[in-house]
Parts: sequence; structure tokens; C-alpha cells
Amino acid sequence: MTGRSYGHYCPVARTLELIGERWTLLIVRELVLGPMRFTDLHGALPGIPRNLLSDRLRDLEAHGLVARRTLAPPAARTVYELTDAGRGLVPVIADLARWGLSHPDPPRPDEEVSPAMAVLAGLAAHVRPGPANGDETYRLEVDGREFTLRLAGGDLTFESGGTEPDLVVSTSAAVLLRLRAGAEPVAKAKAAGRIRFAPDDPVRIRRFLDRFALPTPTARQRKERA
Amino acid sequence: MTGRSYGHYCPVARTLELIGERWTLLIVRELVLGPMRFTDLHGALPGIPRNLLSDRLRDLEAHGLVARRTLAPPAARTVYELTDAGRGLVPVIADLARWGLSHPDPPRPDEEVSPAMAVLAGLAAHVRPGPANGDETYRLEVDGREFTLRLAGGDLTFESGGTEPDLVVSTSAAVLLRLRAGAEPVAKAKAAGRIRFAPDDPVRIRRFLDRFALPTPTARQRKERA
DNA sequence: CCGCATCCGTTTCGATACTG
DNA sequence: CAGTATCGAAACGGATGCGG
Repeated sequence: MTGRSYGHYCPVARTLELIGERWTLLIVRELVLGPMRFTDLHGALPGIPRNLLSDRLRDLEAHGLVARRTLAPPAARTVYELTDAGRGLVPVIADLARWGLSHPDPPRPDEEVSPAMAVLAGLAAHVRPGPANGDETYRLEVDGREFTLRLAGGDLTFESGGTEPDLVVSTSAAVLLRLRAGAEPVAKAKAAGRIRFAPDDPVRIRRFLDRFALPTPTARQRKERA
Repeated sequence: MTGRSYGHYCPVARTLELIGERWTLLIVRELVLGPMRFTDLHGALPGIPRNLLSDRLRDLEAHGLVARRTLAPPAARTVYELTDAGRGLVPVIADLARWGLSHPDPPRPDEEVSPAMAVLAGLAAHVRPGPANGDETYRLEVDGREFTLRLAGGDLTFESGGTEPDLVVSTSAAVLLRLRAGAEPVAKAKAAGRIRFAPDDPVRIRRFLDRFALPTPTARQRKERA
């Protein structure tokens, strides 16, 4: 038991006792995108001391939000992954991202941009309900890290690959954030090679931008007309 | 600048720098329900030291999440209220409440139940989109504190009174939580006088329970049929 | 009663060094 | 690679005290 109690019988306080400590929610954010090993986690969270990461993982495991799994002998390694309970925190993280994006603040000197947060913040926070009929799968390649996003109805889940994606998007975390902020039009980034789509199919690209509510000329016009 | 930086250019991390410290979100939770004075806030948050409350309010004000307003001479007092930016955090709080409610944990000895959290956690976290046509206004009287909730479409806002409510609900925070948890049927609580409705109109009561997704026999049957 | 400042023991954080 | 151990620096918790 590490998270100090608030002494309130309150769901909000209870939850904060579990995930309200420094770094905890950022660790969860990383794990949302898939299981990770200790060192990779440490690398994905610049600035976190290893002992704190160790402590947090222990607490998260004790509270059933994270599970450790030991991989089979060939690559015998321990990985940390979210439990279902842990995945239940995704809306919280998405809301925090939404809030942050709606109160922009330019990057400060020496700040690092992580691919995971670009994916989650730039995309996951703004999923729009799509056509009820079709599922879509996207593969994001962000600064060398790969994420597979599956959209079914209004729900977004992350997969560890396997499924053949409808569209592969390759870009950098910084560009993803610039797109989200509307600081750079998609067309321009594409022309400059800062974002690539495969296949280069306008219909699929448009649907991708639409589902993730990325600013497009059309979206802007739609807004102005309203 | 008090919230230590994470050194990440990430909306989630940025937001956590502002509201990730201990007590901060609970203070915001209280203020969601309306402007409050220092001492009332202190009373509504059992266990918080006054100096911490003071510190947090200062930080929140510095970051534009909270504004202090001095009331007119007759009752010349300072009140703290959320800014629009601060109100933007409501979804975060609602998600935390939702998560907490879905991972129940019985009350621990010596824990206090606050009316505000019962309102927010028990009701606000589960608002169902209602009929697009009609707005509804409810007055909650919880352990002596009054809250006016206005529902317009899927949006919930809190008012400081004035509007004539469609329904007045009087109960205690504990009962509200028990209803939410399905630990006690509404009918039983009503019969025992633990919750009162005015006017005692079945149609309005049903709509109230429906909009806030409180477990009702009908809702349960609906679930089982599905 | 209100809001805040000060003091002080305890807990947490964070940087570095260290071990299997 | 995957953590532990240690230790100084902050932050926190709680008890005051002090002007409005």
C-alpha cells in the first residue's frame, strides 16, 4: 500500500490513490500501446528514475492494473502489460490529452517528444464515431516505433500487429502533433515527405483523417459553415 | 511555477503538471458544483491542511483554472470559482469516478462521504444522452448541501439556483452511492424515506433515474434481455 | 470566521552508484 | 538487461500563530 489515502469514501479519491502519484499515469499511457520491457519503458519516459519506475510498476501490479509476464525461453524476458482494469483508464488519459491539446503551450527547451504520446494525444483523444458497418485498422510508424490501431464503431483498441492494416502511416511524433494542432496542413506535410501513406489512396487517407478528427480543409469549411 | 515539469512535450504530461499534484483534482471536483469560500472548501475536503489548500488555490489561479471573486459589500467575502478552462476538466473527473465505481471497494473505517462527490460520482459520471428536445433541471439536496443540475441534450451543467427545477431530490450522499452501486433499489429507499422526490411524480422520477443511468428494475431487465 | 504564513517531522522524489 | 541501494533535496502533513 503506497498511495496515501485521502480518507474519503469517494470513487474519484480512490482512483487517485491508485494512479494519482507522479509518473503513474504516464507509465499507463505507454503500456496502453502494448506490452513493454523495463528498459524500453525507461527509455520511453525520459527523466524517470529507474527506482521510481520500479516502484510504480510494483504498485500497479499490486493493484491489478498491470501484469508482468515472462516470455518464452528463446527471448526470455519480462514484459509489463495492462490488465483489463488498467485499460479502463484509457478514457482518463484521452481526456487529459484533449484538455492539454485545447490549451496549447509551445514546447519548452530540452523537452522530448515521445512517439507514444504523439499517437495517443494526437489521434486517440479525438476519435470520431465512424460508420457503424466497417472496422478499420491502421498501422502507425512514428519515429521508428510501430502501433496498430483498430477502430470498431466508436471504440479504439491497440493491437500488437498481425492484422493487415487498411492504411500505413509513417511520420514523426512532432509532425503528428503539428497536424493535430492545425499548425501544418496535411497536404503540405505530405508534399514535403514528412508524412507518408501506403497505399497512397485519397479515399482511405481522407477516412483516416476524418476518423481521427485531424484538421482538413473540408473539416474547417464544415466548421465555418456551421 | 510549482508543478514539477516532466520534460516531455506531451499534452498528457503538461496537464498532469498542472493538476497532477495531490488534492488538486479533488479541489476542482468541489468547485465544479459551484463557487465556494475557503473555509467551505476546507470543510468539504476532510483531511486537507489549510496551507495546502491555500497553495493549490494559488497555483490553480496562476494557471487560469480557478478565479477568485470578491462578493459585493453586504456579504463581502472571497469565493473561488472555476474558469472555463477549469470546467474543461470535468470529463477527467467523471472518468475517474466511472473507473472507481466500476472497481468497487467498500468504505474503509473512518472514511468520510462528501455530498459533492456523491453528486458527481453517483450522477454526473453516468449521464445518458436524453431526448434532444427537452432540457431538464434537477435540484439535489444532499446532506444539507444544494446542487442544481441542468441537463441539455447530453451536456450537464451546474447552476447556482434560480431556475425552477423539474424535480427536487432529497437524500444523503451515502444513499446516492448505494443507489448508484445498485446496492439498494430506489423503491426501497423511497419507502424507507431515505430518498424523497418533489413532486412525487412517477414519470419525472423515472426520467431522472433514466438520465443518470441509475439502476432501476426496468434497466436491469433491459440488460438481461440483451 | 477567513486566508495565509511559518515551522518541523515525515514521506516522496530524483540522481547516482551498485548488483545479479 | 533488469532492477536495488543509498542519500540529499523537495514536497507533504499537521500544528500552530497572526492579521483581517
